[in-house]
Amino acid sequence: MNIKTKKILELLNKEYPNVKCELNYNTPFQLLVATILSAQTTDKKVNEVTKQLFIDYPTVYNFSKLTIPELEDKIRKIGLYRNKAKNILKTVKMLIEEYNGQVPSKFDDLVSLHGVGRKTANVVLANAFNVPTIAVDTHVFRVSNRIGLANAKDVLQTEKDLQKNIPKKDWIEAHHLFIFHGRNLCIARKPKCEICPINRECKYFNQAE
DNA sequence: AACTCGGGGCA
DNA sequence: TGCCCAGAGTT
Repeated sequence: MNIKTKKILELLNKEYPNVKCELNYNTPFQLLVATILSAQTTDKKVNEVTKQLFIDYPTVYNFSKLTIPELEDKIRKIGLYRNKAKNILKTVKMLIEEYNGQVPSKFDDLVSLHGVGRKTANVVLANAFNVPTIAVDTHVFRVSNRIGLANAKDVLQTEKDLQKNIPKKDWIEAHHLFIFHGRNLCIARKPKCEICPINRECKYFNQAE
């Protein structure tokens, strides 16, 4: 790890201490469902929906008793609810029929599930199974490419750049640091560069000067 | 690569 | 009112 990368992670860690996944879950299955639900919405809204949902339907077998319209009704207010309800119940069926009711801990198995792409699979691997990954969502993509830790136009290449530039033991933490930073300061439209703790290290800030 | 899904929070 | 949000599937 070069000195710049180390400095960036240190400063972000100081700015956002004890970062972790903010989705509401108690089991790998609940994390999987919450992460599928989190596409194109906020974790806050997902938590509002899952709070009661995971009390009434805590396990994959409880979910298997839900009909699509019933689940749609319970997650309606987060948006994109038709696709999400359909995908979640398809995935529930697959988990029971092909994975003995367990959430698989291999990337290839996870992405074969309905509604699960690279980002969701990596979030589950990192947070439920403690497997080192960097889940590249819109925040991680924007932040890491602005800083200069990645130099890519697509998610997959950004993932590779970050894996090359950041030591494996820091992957999960780096993911959460970039998420927090992307929501708080390094926002999409008008990033607050003037009060950013890593602006001295940032390619985007220094180019804009 | 472009298009679609989408209700709710916020300015 | 209009813009935006921890993406994924389809064409």
